[in-house]
Amino acid sequence: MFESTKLLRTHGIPVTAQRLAVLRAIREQPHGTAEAIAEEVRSKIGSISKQSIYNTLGSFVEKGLLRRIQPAGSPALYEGRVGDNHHHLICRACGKTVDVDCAVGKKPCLTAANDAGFVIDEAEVIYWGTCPACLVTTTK
Amino acid sequence: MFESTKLLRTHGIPVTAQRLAVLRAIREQPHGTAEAIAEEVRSKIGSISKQSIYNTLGSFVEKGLLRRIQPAGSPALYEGRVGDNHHHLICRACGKTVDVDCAVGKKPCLTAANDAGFVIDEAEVIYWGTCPACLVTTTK
DNA sequence: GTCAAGTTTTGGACTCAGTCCAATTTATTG
DNA sequence: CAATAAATTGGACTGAGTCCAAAACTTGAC
Repeated sequence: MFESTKLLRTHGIPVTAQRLAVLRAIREQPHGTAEAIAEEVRSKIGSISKQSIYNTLGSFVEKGLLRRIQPAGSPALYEGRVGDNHHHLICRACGKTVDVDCAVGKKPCLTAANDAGFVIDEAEVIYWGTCPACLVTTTK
Repeated sequence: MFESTKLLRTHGIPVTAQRLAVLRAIREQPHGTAEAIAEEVRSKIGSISKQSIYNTLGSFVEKGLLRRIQPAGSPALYEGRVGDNHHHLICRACGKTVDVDCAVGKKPCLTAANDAGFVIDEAEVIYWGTCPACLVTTTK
C-alpha cells in the first residue's frame, strides 16, 4: 500500500484518486496555488473539478496535513511542511516564496507586547523583499 | 486652512472633496475596509464611486499617508497609523483588529534566520487569536 | 477672475479567486 | 454485493478589486 493511502486512512479520510493526486502534487509544488495544484493533478489523472480541489485542500488543512498561507495580493498557497513554526519570505517582484525558520528560536513569536486580552494561537510572519534573481534584473 | 488640506498639499496631491472625506473617514475608522470607508465617506459627502475609493486609498498608501494590511480571508484594511513598525492582532471569530507594538524591541523583525539571498524590506506580523468578547461567547 | 491643460472622478464592464448548490458518482461498512 | 454516507462534478453565483472611456474637476498661468 502506498504511503499516501496510509496517510489518508490514518486520518480517517476516504481514499480517492483525486485526493491521492493532490497529495502527490503538493510534493512537487512546495508552495502552489489551488490552480497550480489543479493543473498538476490534471497532468496526472486527466481532470479534477475546481470544487474538488477546494474541498480537498480545505479538508487537508483542517486535518493538519497541509498549511495554507494567504499572502497579500496573491491567491492562497498550500504547503506540505507542517508541524513546525516556520515562516515565509516572499519576493515582491516575482512572488517566489521560501521557508524561513523563526528568527527568535522556538516559539517566542506568540508573545505580543500587549495582547489586549486576546488569546493568541498563532503568529504569522511574512518577510517581504526581493529575491536574488529579481535583484539582478532591477538594478541593471 | 484645514489640516487635511495642508497634508495633501505638502504631499503634492491635488485637494478634492473625496480625498478630504477619505482622510476624515480614516480618522473615525482605525481599521476600515475600502467598503466601510466608502460608506463613511458617503455619509459625509453624499456619494463616492468605488473607483475613487480605490484610487484614493491606493495613492495615499503610495505616499505613505496610509498603511494597507491584507489579512487572510478579509478584504484589505487601511489604517492611519504609519511610520512605526507596529503589527496586528486579529480575532478569528469577529475580525476585531488591534495594534500591537513589535514584540522584540525596535526593528529586529527584519532579520530572518536565513534570508536565502533576499533583500528584506518588511516583516509583516499578524497575531491570530480570539478577542475577549468572543472568548466569553464561545466558552459558554 | 478666466482659461487651458492635465488630473480625478464616474459608472459600467470585467476579472479572478473562491463559494454554493443539486445531481451524480464513488468509497466504505455490514 | 447492497446500502449508506461521503466525495465529485459542473454550473451559477459572490465579493473584492481592476480596467476603461467619458465627463467633471483642480491647478497654474495669464
